[in-house]
Amino acid sequence: MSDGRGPAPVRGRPRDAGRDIAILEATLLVLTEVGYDQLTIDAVAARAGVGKPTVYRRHRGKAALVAAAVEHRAPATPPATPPGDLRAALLATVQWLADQIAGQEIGLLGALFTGMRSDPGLAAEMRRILRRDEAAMTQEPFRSAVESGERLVPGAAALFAEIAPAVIVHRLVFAGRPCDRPFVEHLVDDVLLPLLQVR
Amino acid sequence: MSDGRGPAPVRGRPRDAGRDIAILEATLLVLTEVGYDQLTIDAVAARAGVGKPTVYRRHRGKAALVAAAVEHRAPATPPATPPGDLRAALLATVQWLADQIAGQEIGLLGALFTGMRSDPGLAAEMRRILRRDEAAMTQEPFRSAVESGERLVPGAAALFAEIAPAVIVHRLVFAGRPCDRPFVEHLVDDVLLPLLQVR
DNA sequence: GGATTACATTACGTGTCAGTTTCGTTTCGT
DNA sequence: ACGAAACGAAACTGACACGTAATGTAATCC
Repeated sequence: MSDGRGPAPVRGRPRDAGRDIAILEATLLVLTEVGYDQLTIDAVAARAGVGKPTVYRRHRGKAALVAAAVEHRAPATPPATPPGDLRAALLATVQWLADQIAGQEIGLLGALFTGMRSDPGLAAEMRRILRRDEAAMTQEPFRSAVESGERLVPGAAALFAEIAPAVIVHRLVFAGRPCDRPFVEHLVDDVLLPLLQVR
Repeated sequence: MSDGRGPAPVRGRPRDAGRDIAILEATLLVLTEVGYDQLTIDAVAARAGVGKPTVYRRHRGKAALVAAAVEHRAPATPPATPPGDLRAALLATVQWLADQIAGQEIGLLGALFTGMRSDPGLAAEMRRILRRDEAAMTQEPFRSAVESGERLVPGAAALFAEIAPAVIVHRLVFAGRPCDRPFVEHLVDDVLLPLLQVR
């Protein structure tokens, strides 16, 4: 029951797959809005337009529900970058990444922070998902860059994935300041380009 | 009452200053152990060896208590670094910084993540304290480095303070992996030194 | 000594939320 | 048509923690 389907019930009214999705998406919404601890099953059910037993029929509890919702989350795909201009590609990717993190990932990070203490399994699951998403988000501009003959240090994609999200999250949470245009340019020009380009 | 003393009561039994401190330190302990939401006044009182009313006599509630505790926290001082060897100084400072963050600051960051939603004032307060502490933690090795004629880019200290804690936190929370020796060397050799040294 | 306040202990009222159950209704397979 | 299961609404139980109050004792000033 931890992810949905129980043993196939052949008789009786079948489950509504639409409600499956509505529950998971409502969970993601509430999770990013109020965080893991403040998330209540009632709020999720209300947001999904669904009764509370309908939620419990599909998920064992809060931790399993959140894990399923995060699992269900499709990573957004970064914008295509014009080949041949590494700086422009980095600027676009970093700005988009910052918007994604500010809009969604911060809430998931908060859930990771707090949920991990009470449920190590949930923490491991969320780390897996977040790594998957961040990998998808960060390895895009380098495929085209390498193809167009850009001279990059070995492991440039890994270095980018290690630094860019870290500095973005740090600025958002720590300083509480937005990742506006000047910050993005600073990050690209003063940190990323000097590190990634072969000199 | 939000930070302790009420209007000076001249008559009657005076408050025990030792209990003031015990409460604040117990709050920090519990906070870093279980996070903001899981922190209960009962747990703090028990840990401080104090009755619950004694806590409420000094602090209006959970948010004020946590704010006072974080305010009370003294930033640890980084180890003195031998002059003349920038790499050794960075290695020592980064390792120490990572230990500090893993041991204490992670818990405060979690509190910041979750408490910020319910109490923006608390969030601002904690940002101020954490910035103060990180500044104290990160600007140490550069005083001696500049004195010993090391050639650093302008704003090297600010860049270090922006990147090192960010990458450390990212590794701890995201990857859930420790900041061991190989990681510290990687951070210093592949990121910090190339960025900070004038080439 | 007497008034006054701090203190620990204990108990209490309140509110919230998790998770379950009941009930009447609806939707499917057979 | 009939049985089985999903559904919404609502009520319910049990934890749990916040914040307050009552009681008796200890410390301090006047």
